[in-house]
Amino acid sequence: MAKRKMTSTNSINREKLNDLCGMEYAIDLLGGRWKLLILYKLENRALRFIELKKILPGITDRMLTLQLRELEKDGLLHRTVYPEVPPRVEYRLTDSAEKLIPVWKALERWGDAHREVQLPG
Amino acid sequence: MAKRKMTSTNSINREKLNDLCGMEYAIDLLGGRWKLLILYKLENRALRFIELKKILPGITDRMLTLQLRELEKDGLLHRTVYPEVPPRVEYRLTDSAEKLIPVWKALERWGDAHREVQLPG
DNA sequence: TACGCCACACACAAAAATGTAAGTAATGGC
DNA sequence: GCCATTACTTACATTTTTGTGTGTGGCGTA
Repeated sequence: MAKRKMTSTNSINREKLNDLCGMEYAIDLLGGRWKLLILYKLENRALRFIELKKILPGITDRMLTLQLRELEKDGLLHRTVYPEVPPRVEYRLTDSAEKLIPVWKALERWGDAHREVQLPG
Repeated sequence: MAKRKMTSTNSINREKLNDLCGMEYAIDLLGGRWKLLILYKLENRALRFIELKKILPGITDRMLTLQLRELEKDGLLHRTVYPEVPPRVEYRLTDSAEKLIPVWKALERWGDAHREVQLPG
């Protein structure tokens, strides 16, 4: 997710779609295994690295770091470092990320409902 | 996206998150380069394979086939085959997929707004 | 007979996402 | 001095996603 070969068709297609519509741009920022879940966990309060790690089942240090970095870069998280030892770093949603709350709630409701419908298959 | 090694940590994490919440389940069904865009194009009318291909910039036969197959399997698309030559196959949204329309519209609005905010960075 | 049409299928290759294992710095407590 | 704590980093390996190129069937048209 970090380093991309900007000349690949894959990359070019991604960019084309990003330019094309805000939906694909959003998917690009929010896609992947952990990102929406991280935002979701931060919905009510700021959390520090280790707290996120505890409540995200199975995530590794490396993946958590990567995802937090990208979310920060993309303007979805604020990162606050407290100069203590051992270190304390807190993450919280940006205003823009908070505007997404109703969207992921709707997605969650749809997912739950759709799963019911799909159970036979 | 089709064949997965069900014993990998990757796969296991995916399943864990799917069980955990409808949001991750939804992301799993809708994620990837093309799926939401395909649904989006089908919002107003059914389209056949070749029509989709024309309006999805850069997609290949193979990717379109794969994505359509999965969307069908996951209950988001109906596939109708007309026994003609050359073949005609039409795709349209299921009821469940139509319930997603407001969600992707909201996502699109958010994406457009967020992109404005992010322009400097 | 040759060709184009359409909706694919197949074998293969490249790129991207995710995971594994180990190590780091600074400090406080024992 | 030794260990625990926290938020990382780095090199590497695996898995998953995406793309490339070619082929197929059956019918209509040239």
